[in-house]
Formats: sequence, structure tokens, C-alpha cells
Amino acid sequence: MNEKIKEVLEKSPFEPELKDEILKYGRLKKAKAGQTVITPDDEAQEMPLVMSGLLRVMRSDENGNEVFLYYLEGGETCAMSITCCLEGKRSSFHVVAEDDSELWMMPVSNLDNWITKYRSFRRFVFNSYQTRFDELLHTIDSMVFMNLDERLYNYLLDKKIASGSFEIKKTHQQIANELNTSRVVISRLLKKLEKEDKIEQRRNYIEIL
Amino acid sequence: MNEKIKEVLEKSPFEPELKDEILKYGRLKKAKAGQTVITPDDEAQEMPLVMSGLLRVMRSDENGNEVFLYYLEGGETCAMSITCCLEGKRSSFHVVAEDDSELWMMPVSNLDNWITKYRSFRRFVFNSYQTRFDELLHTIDSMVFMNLDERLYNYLLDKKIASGSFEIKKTHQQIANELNTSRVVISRLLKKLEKEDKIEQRRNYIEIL
DNA sequence: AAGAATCAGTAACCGATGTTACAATCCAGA
DNA sequence: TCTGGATTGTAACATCGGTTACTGATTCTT
Repeated sequence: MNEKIKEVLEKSPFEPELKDEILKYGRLKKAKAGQTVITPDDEAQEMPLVMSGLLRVMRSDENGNEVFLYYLEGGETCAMSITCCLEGKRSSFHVVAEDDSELWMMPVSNLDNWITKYRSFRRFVFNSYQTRFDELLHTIDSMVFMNLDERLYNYLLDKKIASGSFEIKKTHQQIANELNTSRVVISRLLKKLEKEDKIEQRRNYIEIL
Repeated sequence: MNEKIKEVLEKSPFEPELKDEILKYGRLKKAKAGQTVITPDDEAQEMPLVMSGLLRVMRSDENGNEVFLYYLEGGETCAMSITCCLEGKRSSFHVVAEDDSELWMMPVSNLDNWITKYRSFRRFVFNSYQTRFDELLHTIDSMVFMNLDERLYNYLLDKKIASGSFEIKKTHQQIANELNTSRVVISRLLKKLEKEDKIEQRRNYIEIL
């Protein structure tokens, strides 16, 4: 049961004692593709470490609109979960499993202690913040500086990199939901990208060229 | 010269020894309104503490477009500067003095040490991250979920709160720059807000009702 | 006081995006 | 095999926001 996390920790830069603590205090959480893993009203004060799979972080408003922010990949943590738990405030975002995924959930009550004791953990947390800030800023860039067709193309490239595959298995409707626009618009723009030889469309998936 | 920072530290929750270190290792930096305080290509590895005044953080792209992200007020620090320095990567943002401001600049080389030694400093830094994340997310909300008129109104309210004044001394052109749109559009929408009795326009400033 | 510069108001137009409606195709289950 | 649901294509239209051009008002400079 704990073989997988041991394997993940093996490759991490954490100190041996920290690895022991992570093993001791954490718990495994599995999520099937499509399942919501973390919601703002989660009571559990836990910080996640992604062991395998792919997760997507979404922002939503009170009217049920939502928009994709960034992916969480193996070895990463969710900076927003950490701050969210720490400060008790709940910002509206949720994390959905894009593929079947495994997480190692650690109580945030350990955070202060680990930060103090382990240099590698400090680096891990701050590096995570840096990465998330960067990704949020890229999201902002694409929303405010680019037209939808560019933003869509960036979104597809992003997914390609995160999944490591040229084939993107999403429907137009799903893409529209993640970019907070409508299906018709996405169909239109995908057609345009196809004409520009940037993608090819197959049924139920898109191929990046 | 150091009276002001002593005063600021007086009101802070920092431990006495930390206050001493901050005093010892920091330096004063003054900025006149309109002046750029921090740019991505700053070599100085310093984290700022805002002592007085008001700063605005802007995001810009390679084409010279820019957009307002959030304000930094007294007692706050710039989370992005911290991570930026720490990880050596430079994300493109810059900080401009909105009013005449005073900053206390501290070398980031102290960060790891202070984080380890002082609980109050850990709380300060993490709280800062939380606040910035929240503000970035609000910025994203307004860009992706709202029409420009709502976004403009939010922007004005934001400024009202940050400055503590109902009078916003900005030209239409300046507002257009910060929202990455054009002057004509802002004039049009301000007129609309005026008709909705949300604001009143005077020469060179706007009054929030 | 005259002229220049800045700022704001307005109209006309256009392209990007959102909306509605309907058709065509494919797939899965009865 | 038939049928209903899901997916995609497309057209027509509405709205929002961006652009250009011009005007009038105020302030600044000399």
C-alpha cells in the first residue's frame, strides 16, 4: 500500500528524517478521472502531494461559471491548499482529477514544524509558490492580452505538455467549460486552428501538430 | 532616519530579536508617486516591506501591454519579489509607486534564516502569500467572468479602499492603461456608470457614490 | 491674452465573441 | 438493426469592446 509513496520519496530531495515523517503522518488518497478531489469547503486540513496522475485546478464564481487555472503533476503540491488551510480563509477553487490519480495527504499541522526543521521542505514549499504564481500569471496573460484563438491554442499546448501526449481527449463542450465560453465558439476556433495546420480534429479527440 | 521603521515595527507582531535583525539588515528606500520601484530585471535580491504610501503591482507582456494586478499597502510585502529572488526566475511584473511611498528593503539572504528562527515571520510570509493569491484570483475573476463595465467598477472600488478616499484622481487614459483597454472605451463606460448613479465625474478625478 | 497641450465627449464603424437554432454524424444500448 | 443521446458543423444574428476621427473644454505657457 505504501510502496508507491516510498518510491516517490526515493526520487525527492527530502532529508531522510523528513521522508520518515511524511510516511508516518500522511495517508493515501485515490481519485478516479473526473472526480473532484479538493473543494473550498473541505474540512480536512491537509496538504496534498501528487504521486501519480494529473489534476486540474479550477476557479469558479457564484453563478456556476468556472475556468481552468493550471495542472498539478506528479511530485507537485497545491500551494493554494496550503495557504488556504493555514489561514483558514477559503478561496473558491477546486481540484479535479484529470486522469486517475494518487495523492499523499499530509496534515497541515505538521507544516510549521517541517518548515522549521527541514531545509529541503522550505525549498519545496517556496518553489511550489513560485511555480503557482507563474502559472496564474500566464493564465492572466492569456486572458487579458490574447484573443480567444491564441488562448485556446495555448490551452491545448499546455495540456499536451502536462499529459505528454499529442492527442487531447476532450470534447468541444469540455474545452468550452474550462475556458468559460460556449461550445459553438470553440468549434469555430478549432476549425480555424485546423486550417492553420496547428491541429487535426478526430472524433472525441484533437491531435496537436 | 530610522524612526519611521521603528514605528512600523512597533505595531508589527514580530519578535523583539527579529525586529532588531530587520532594523540591522534593512535599508530605507523612498519612491515618489509614479516612480517604478521594482522591475523584473532588478539585480538587487531584496524583499520589500511597505512602510507608508501605496504601490501598485502591474503585469506586462513583451508588446508593452500592461495590466493592473493589485495594490500593496502599509505593512505588506511583495510575495512575488520574494519568490522571484529566491528561485532566481524572473517573472515579468513591476511595481510602481501610486503615492509617495517608503519601503524597507531587506536582503533575501536572510529569509531562510528568519523563516527558521521566527514563528511570526513564517506567519507573515505565508499570510502574504495567501493575500496575494486571493488578489490574483479576484483579478482573474474580473477578467474572465465580468464585462468591462463591472470590471471597471470593481477597479474603482478597489482603489477607493486602498486609498481610503472616495475621490479617484486618475485620468481616463491612465485607467485605460491599467485595464489594458482604450481611453474611448473607458470614457464610454464611465458615462454609463454615471447614469447608473454609481459615480460622479469631475475634472481630473472621479467620485465614488 | 494667444496659442499649445491635455483631457473628455461623441459618432461611426468593425471585428471578436456569445447566442440561438438546426442539421449531420457517430455511437451505444435495447 | 433501430433509436436516442452525444458530438460536431454551420448559419444568422446580437452585443461588446476596440479603433478612428473629430470636437469642445480646460489648463498651462509664454
